[in-house]
Amino acid sequence: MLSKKTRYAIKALVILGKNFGEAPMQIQKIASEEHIPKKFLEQILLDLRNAGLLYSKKGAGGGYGLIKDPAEIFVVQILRLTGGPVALLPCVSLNFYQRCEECSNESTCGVRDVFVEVRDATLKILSETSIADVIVREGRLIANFKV
Amino acid sequence: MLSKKTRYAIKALVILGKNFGEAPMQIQKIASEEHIPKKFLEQILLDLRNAGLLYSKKGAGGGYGLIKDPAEIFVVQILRLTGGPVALLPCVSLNFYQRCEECSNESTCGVRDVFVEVRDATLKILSETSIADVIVREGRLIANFKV
DNA sequence: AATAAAGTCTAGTAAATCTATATACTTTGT
DNA sequence: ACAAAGTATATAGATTTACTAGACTTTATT
Repeated sequence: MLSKKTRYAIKALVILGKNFGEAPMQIQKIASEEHIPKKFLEQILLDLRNAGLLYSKKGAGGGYGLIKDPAEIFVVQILRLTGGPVALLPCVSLNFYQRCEECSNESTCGVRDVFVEVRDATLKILSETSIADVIVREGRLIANFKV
Repeated sequence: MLSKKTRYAIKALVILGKNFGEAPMQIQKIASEEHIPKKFLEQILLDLRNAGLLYSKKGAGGGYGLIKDPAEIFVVQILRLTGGPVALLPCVSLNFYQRCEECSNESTCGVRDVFVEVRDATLKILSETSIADVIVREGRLIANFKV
């Protein structure tokens, strides 16, 4: 499961993606629109800013905005930034690799082999899906929902 | 990430799969072969037994064995039995569904839509891969490793 | 210059979950 | 009778998660 941190980060970026090109958006506004605890969101947005995804502006009329085009921010990046694991086993993770202590020979482990396959399938989707794509999907869903 | 419980359960079933048809195998032996804490493994095997995957035999010469053929036990079952989530979001889980509290309209959520796709890709692999397949994979890896 | 509206930064904490261990009990084979 | 094995329940310790608090800094407006 993704952590709430990761979930909130994705949702915040989607909101900011919709706002791309406009004036910066306040934490408070994002928090109340997406029902995210404000103080928690502050930390998350700060992380995303420090990672170079967002700019921020202090003072009255300030807020956050995307630096990059929403079409160039991929969901997998957000998982990684917020510590969310893509792989289901530590020994299979590309960015957060750790040995499975109990495993005697990683290179011949059949279990590992299965989860490499799972990781690749997941990775394919998450690294091809951008924030812009998420917004497009949402648009389609709303259209279908209304029908 | 899978919990250690799930990891240990899969590994134990693989060992028992290799032993299928033979005399039951003792917890102690599985624990030491796979480097799993014995007491922890006891609980796990008990769960798997209560779920109908294993039989057990008490007393001297006792131990655990598979009830079903290893070709009929699928990895996805083990995840579910041991509480391991397949889905990355609670709102997307087939067996452990929960609303995302912050979400105002699940049916038009673009994020959810992406993770439905991820879930299906993962599920496809894990529900097509049996314990027997894991053993076959291991055999192949060992063969390649030796070359 | 004063004030208020924003973001920044560090620390702390309550609750949950995970991992493991302890202990006492039951069954079975020799 | 005794030892080998599983059964069952409880609980402890560690870690992580999800927040919360509070003091600080920057900027726009008046």
